[in-house]
Amino acid sequence: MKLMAIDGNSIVNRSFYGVRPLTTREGVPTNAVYGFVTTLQRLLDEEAPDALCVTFDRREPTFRHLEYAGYKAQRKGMPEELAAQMPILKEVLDAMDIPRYELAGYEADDLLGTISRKCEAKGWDCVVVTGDRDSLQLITGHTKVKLVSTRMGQTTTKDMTPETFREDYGFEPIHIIDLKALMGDASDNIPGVPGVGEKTAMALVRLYGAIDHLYDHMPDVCMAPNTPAKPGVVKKLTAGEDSARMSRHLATILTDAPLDFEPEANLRRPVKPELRDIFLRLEFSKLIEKMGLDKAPEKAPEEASEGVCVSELVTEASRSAELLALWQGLEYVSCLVLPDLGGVCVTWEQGGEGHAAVVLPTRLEHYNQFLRDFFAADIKKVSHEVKDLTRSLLAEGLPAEGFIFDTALAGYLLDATAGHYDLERLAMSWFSTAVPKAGTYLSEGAFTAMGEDPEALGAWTSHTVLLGALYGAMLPKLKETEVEELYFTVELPLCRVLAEMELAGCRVDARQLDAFGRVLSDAIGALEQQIYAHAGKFNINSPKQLGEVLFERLGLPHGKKTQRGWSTSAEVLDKLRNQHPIVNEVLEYRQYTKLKSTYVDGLLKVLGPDSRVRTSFQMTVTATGRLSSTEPNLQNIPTRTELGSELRRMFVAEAGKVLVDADYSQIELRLLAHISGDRAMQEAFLSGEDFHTVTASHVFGVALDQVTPNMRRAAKAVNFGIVYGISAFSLSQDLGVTVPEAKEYMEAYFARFPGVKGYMDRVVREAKEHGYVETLFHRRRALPELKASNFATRSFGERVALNMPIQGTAADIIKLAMVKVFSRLRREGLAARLILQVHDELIVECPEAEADRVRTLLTEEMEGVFPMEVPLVAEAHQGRDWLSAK
DNA sequence: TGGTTCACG
DNA sequence: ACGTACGTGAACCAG
Repeated sequence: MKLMAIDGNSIVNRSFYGVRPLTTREGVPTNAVYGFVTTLQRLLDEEAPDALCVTFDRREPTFRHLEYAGYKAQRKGMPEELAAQMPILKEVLDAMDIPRYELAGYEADDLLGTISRKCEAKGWDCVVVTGDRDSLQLITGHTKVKLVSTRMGQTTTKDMTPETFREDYGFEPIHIIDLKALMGDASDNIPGVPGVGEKTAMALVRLYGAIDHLYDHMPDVCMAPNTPAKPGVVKKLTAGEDSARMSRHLATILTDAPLDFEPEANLRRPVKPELRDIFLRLEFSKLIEKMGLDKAPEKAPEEASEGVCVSELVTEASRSAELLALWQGLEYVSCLVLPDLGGVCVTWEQGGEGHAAVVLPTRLEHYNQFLRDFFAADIKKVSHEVKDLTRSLLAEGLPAEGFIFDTALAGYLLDATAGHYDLERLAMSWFSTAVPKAGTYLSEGAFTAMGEDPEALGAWTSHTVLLGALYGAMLPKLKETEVEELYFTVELPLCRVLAEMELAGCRVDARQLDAFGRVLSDAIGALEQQIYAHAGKFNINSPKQLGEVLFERLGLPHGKKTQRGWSTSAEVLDKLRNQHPIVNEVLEYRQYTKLKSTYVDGLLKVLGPDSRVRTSFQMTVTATGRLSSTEPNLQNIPTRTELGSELRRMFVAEAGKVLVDADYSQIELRLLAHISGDRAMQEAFLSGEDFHTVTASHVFGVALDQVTPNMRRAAKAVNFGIVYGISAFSLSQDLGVTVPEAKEYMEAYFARFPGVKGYMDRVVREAKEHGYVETLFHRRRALPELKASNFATRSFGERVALNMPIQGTAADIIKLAMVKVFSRLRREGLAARLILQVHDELIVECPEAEADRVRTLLTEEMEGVFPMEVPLVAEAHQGRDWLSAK
């Protein structure tokens, strides 16, 4: 029989520091509990023990320490976020029916020691799980120690048996206490022998074992042969004998704590049903799934569709007409549409009763007419992912009007860092309810001419009902957080704008692209041969193999960075350009293969039959409010190098049309000047001179015409650094100067622009106070990182606090501009169509004859979005292709 | 699946 | 002393 005894404090601590901060919607920290449970699952998989228990420390000092007068009861108090999780963890363990042991005056260690000996006495094997190496002294033929470490969310374990221990340490496990007696342990307040460190202590223990034995041989103690014999070791040992003996006592784990313990009482038992409720409360939906807790057939599906009293399948034209008329009179209905308009589920409330209707193309003769009427403006609809639905409708030439709410979009505005906004997750986070999986009704064949799957019907209607509930809960929250206006005047109208942009797509000159691809292929082939000539055949695309070739076979000085081998990034290789011809060849090879595989091949792969590419804009991805673009990503088409920018020549207007490209000039820095209220910076913009040059003249205290290119470069780097949340170190890296120099630049900058400094201090302070930052339009980003005790995490939070209001406000502004441009193009009856957005840039395709008007219209709308202390400036150009329109 | 690298604002 | 810019997506490799 095998029992696993877990050091609760050790594992929960490691989880707390090793797992990224997690909280529930209400801000209750949960990362340590989450880490503990996942670690536990892994341990159970690995060891499959017959019995299981967890030990905890009581927080008062223990007997072992009280005997030692020098002990200062200064064990660091737990951080508040961890302390708050301890009772939750204990609740979870109780729900899992796992015994836990704690005893006043004894450490978790002592309990583990006692438990392991009691197991052995009964002939059981014992696995002690801890992150604490002290426990290695407990290793015997029947007790092994599993050392756990959690780094960056990854948990690794190492089994320590008598054999592996001897390999690592070169002596018997029990002598860990003698090692500690000599070298001490600062983290445990064990003094050891002053002047004896790890090396000396290891050597002595290997030779003598127990310190009693060592002191028996005084003063003729000698060191191991290959250990540098330090003079005075004997003297130090003699002087520190009392301390050594006392330290040994402190390091010895008790094995006879008065603990009422029988191994049999810890046999594994099934979890209690409460566990699911606790996990729901903690929002551990993934764990519920993983542990199979969602299979509890009890309530989930019924409960979620409880509100539905009347559910019907619409088959008669007369009934559909009746319903349409009814819905027109309602405040709103909820609707969820199957992909490719393959069916519509509508739910509504009437007379305090819930109703649901399902309309399927297989069951209703004039289905298309139904769609036409249902998606007209006079039926107010709450739906989910309105942009995608709008695109499907418009693609079929159907109306797409009357959308008054999008639950996914609202979920995003209320918590932009959640990442996913599918209905299962929204139900979980808003109502702590598990709803059936969407997969059941999205699966092929759930609704066919042969019949409908009742389970799928139930899931579908329950999700649609959920939309109404979410609307009711989210709307007040939008008001409360002041994002209501942004939501209804920007985000929701933007759905239509983006849907039309996605449908329009952008024409690509396939023949030219193909030709460019062949040029690249030839160059790549030639470079490949040259590289192989230097180093033999290998996979140049594999950073691992490339690293081996460059830094081992060719012996080039490896840069610094590593993780799994040496870094071969362009930054590192650039410094080696002159060392070996292969370096340049690799850099060129990288550039060409990137262009070929990501852009040429990538674009050809998604080219439509009409020679247009259609990206999809994601509205709920970024933490700052920006859009993102996928399949293909048209927001990262090359521009910075000459060769790369050739690709922009391939994006063309169709015959008789041109592209108009309008971009904001320095929008983020203008926003910084506006938001910070710094007069000097505002005047720098108002002067009409080049902004980075003006900044440089201020920072370096020279006249405008005395600013050298290097000074301008430095000023520009600081300007960008400010926007990103600067640090002297990164600035020095960027500029290739020393850290103190970078610091000087920053100080000079802040002295000249005190308003900026004030803004930076203020925004971080307020972020810490409120737990979030926001844009001028009140778009919010929560920042739990600011409460982290980990320095790096907290610093990251501070940089984000500085950057988000600026990047986010810029995002708000261009989104609003898009809505305005879209409606004005339509109002003025122009054939011009918005086709792309690249963060601070809008691209319109229009008949040549409209180009002049469109240019004016774009700059007017973009600049006029909202008045600031510093004017917003947008510049528009036109051309046959994207490159010449820039 | 996560790590690297590199394209963009 | 800590480990560094902010925000993305795609291709590729390795485990």
